[in-house]
Amino acid sequence: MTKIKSKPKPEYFQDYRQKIGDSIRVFREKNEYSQDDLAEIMEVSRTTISKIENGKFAISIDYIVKFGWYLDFDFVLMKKIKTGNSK
Amino acid sequence: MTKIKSKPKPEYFQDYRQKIGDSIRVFREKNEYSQDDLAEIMEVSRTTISKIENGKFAISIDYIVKFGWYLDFDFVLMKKIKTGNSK
DNA sequence: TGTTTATAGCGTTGCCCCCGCTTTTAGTTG
DNA sequence: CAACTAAAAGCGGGGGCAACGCTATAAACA
Repeated sequence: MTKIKSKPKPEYFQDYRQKIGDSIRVFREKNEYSQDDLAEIMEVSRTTISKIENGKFAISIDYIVKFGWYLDFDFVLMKKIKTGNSK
Repeated sequence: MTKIKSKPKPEYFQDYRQKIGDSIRVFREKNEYSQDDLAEIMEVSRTTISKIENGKFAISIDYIVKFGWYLDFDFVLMKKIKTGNSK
């Protein structure tokens, strides 16, 4: 009964990068910051913010934490919800 | 009335690295994998898993997602809950 | 003892830096 | 509707340094 896990495809990682980027963009806009504003406040590069919001590379946890600090969000690891079939 | 944000201290990042590491360790043990088992399944270095669980460096989002894929958890960003004081 | 985990040292890879340029979006004017 | 303008955002490249792999050793625990 052991579940065999296949290997995640590159798109899977890309989708997640994009999902994180989209979330950060939403939090940024809620705070009414331009990328430029936020870059100055956080003391990071504006182009980096742009690239992160567009999922151009795999951001490190320290960066996510830093965004969370200035944009007021947190993160959690949570058990995946089972999708649909119960058999 | 604009809230001034100070800058996060190094310990703040360290705490989060440790928090992620602890969570990953819990999920790994729930699945009854040794670090060695998991390393083989995920095709990553066992020493890296050890370092991550002990918060030794800033893991990238791709790694978190990869752990989530094999250990069945999701990575979610959420608005911070206000802590106590309402003044 | 065997099994699991921690950690040091060193090499490679890629995140994130800065710089500069282009493109998009939005507001204004005629 | 254009046409201009400025702010915001996208994007490529070169470079520094930290993430991560590998090997080896040692500690911790049954």
